Amino acid sequence: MVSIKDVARVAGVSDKTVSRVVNREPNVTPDTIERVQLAIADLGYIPNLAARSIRSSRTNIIGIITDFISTTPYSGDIVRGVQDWAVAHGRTVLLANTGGDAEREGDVWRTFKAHRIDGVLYVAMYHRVVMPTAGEVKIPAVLVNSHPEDGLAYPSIEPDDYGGSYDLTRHLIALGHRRIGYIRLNPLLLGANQRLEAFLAAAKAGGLSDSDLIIRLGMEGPIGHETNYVYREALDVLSLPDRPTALVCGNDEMALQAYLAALSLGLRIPDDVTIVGFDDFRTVSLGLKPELTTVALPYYDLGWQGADMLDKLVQGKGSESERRVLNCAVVPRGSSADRSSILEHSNLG
Amino acid sequence: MVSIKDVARVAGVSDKTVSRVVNREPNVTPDTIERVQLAIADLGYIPNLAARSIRSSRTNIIGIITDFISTTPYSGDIVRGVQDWAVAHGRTVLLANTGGDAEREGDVWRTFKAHRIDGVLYVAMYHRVVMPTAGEVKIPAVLVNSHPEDGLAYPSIEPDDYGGSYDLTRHLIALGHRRIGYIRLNPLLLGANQRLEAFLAAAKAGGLSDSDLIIRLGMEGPIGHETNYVYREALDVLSLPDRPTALVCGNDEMALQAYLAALSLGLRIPDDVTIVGFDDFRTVSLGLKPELTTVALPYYDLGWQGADMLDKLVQGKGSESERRVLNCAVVPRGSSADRSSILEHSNLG
DNA sequence: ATTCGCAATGTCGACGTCGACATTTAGATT
DNA sequence: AATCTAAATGTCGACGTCGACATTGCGAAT
Repeated sequence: MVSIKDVARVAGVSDKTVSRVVNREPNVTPDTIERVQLAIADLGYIPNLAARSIRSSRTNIIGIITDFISTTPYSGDIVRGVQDWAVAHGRTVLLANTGGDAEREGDVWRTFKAHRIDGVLYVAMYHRVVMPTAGEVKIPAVLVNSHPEDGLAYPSIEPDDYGGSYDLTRHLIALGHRRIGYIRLNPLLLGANQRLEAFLAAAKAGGLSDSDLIIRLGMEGPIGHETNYVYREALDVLSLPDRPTALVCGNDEMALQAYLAALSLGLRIPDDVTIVGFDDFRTVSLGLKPELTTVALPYYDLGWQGADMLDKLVQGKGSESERRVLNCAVVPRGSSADRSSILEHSNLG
Repeated sequence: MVSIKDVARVAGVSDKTVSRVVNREPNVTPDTIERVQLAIADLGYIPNLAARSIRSSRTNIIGIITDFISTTPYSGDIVRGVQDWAVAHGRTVLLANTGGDAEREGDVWRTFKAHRIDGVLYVAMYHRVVMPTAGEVKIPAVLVNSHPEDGLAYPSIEPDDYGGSYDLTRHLIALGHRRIGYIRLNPLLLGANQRLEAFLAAAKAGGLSDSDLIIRLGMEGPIGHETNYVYREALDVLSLPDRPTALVCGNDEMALQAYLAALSLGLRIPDDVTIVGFDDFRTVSLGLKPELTTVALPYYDLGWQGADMLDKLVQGKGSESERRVLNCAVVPRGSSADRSSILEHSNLG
């Protein structure tokens, strides 16, 4: 492997001068720069970052620790956000996945420490409360899409499920809906309660009473092994004599089931019933016809801004207690079109 | 940062002896081992891998280069397969994403080289022909879920789209279907042609003639910006006077649209029409009711075995021209239940 | 008791880079 | 011409680890 000394020999200068050129330090003759760069190109020299990091004790590597990579597909956007930030700031990303196993997580922290990475983004694939098990290992870390368990001093960045759900409910009320069904997420998910509470609050603020709301549990049981009642509950709610004109689903996958239930009952969306979701999981939200009104989770920005927070922390400019919350925007689509535009959609099916 | 010398001082031995204990070299007294390990635990010493790699010129890091992380969500399983392999073999994973940009890809290769990683897994998120733009940089690499452009000497591992599609078609024929619709993937995808050709071959082998097959184009245009005809085509095919009893979709997302179309027409699945997909994209395949018969892509194994191929290559035991192809298994579910079990499903909706 | 053999442990230097400091060079100033 | 100044370049060593080699110690064999 060609080193700085090989370049120095070819260019006829000292290794230090090559180092100066590589690091763009001042006080090098243009002529020398040229000669060195020629030698670099000739030999295909690429600096050894490991050697550099030994001296500088900074690696410019940040690590991502995820729990379950593939359960909620679009949360991969968090990783993409981190990567784009890293590229923009000259960092590299180490990736590790715990599969939810605490022992393996301990190993991951230790491995990351062994690589002397600058910091860790601890990324939860669904919004929840977490307790990193870093053991004795101390690395600056930011929790992404999650919230530290009480007493843990980690900065965090998470989506505003409450706000998104509140706005979504207001959207429905503004469209004139006065009787609304709600199918709840697994209560174990942090978002579940926030979304439900915001729904109730917005309904109340909009003048609806409890008897106007039909609330069902769509899923329960341990994450990854839950029992799914969504299809059955959707069928049931939509078969009520005074069925709601709108059905809010805990997430987009539930909305998919609600669509299937509605269609099997011969109901048309949005003519007979409006259905909305949460997450903007695009395979579903754009795959459904009409397309699904939902709330977009800012996954990409969680990643990007999380990386930014981490960077500040590494440089000592951050705070251990910063809690950043990102807005979740309602994305209105065909499934909640109001009466004036219903005609366009009703001839689709 | 605590180094091997600190440990040596505390344990009252030389740094080399500590090194021996850390690396489990023979010829150290149990007593000494104990003392050293105590000191290690006391100080929280963790070896510096960068320093180690400077001496050994092996980093035990492998890099993953992906194109589009989030377009096809479950392909994240490839990454998971690689990670699990890495954990099992004491390697760490560097991750980079090109977004399909050749210039950025060049940077990625250079950065990886700067980290002196042992090898690269070049992962395509949808099965296709690729041409890595590594420039001058030489790192052992394996192409995953993709195929090298003519003349490029990279080993590769990819799914057997042809075989999967062939088996799927035979499955339908075995169930008695004699008139079958087919909605094609975007022809730009490598899998598109393989799947269609296998479908045609299996149909022919099963005694069906061209007039028994109704083939439509579901999507076209540049990847990521395609025009989608699936819903319209599905409606059309299912409205034909002699409509097919089975509809094969290029992938599961298309099958979703076909479901919606069938249901809007008042058709029942699988009673009136059988629908099948491809990919086993579980959010869709398990989210649909009845669940979708489809073909599972071996994403996880592509990752794991790809990493294994790379490892052999790094150790000089691999071949530049190895082409591994992994089986794609049919996953029979409710959407293609045969007549004897139709009753169970027909009372679902 | 002396020698031998091997286990146990230590010393030293190199890996590639760059900071601290030293030296050389060329032009400016007197 | 002698001196000064600052730019340009070089020397050296340290970062943390481990391979090559050297040394020490101790029981076995003679």
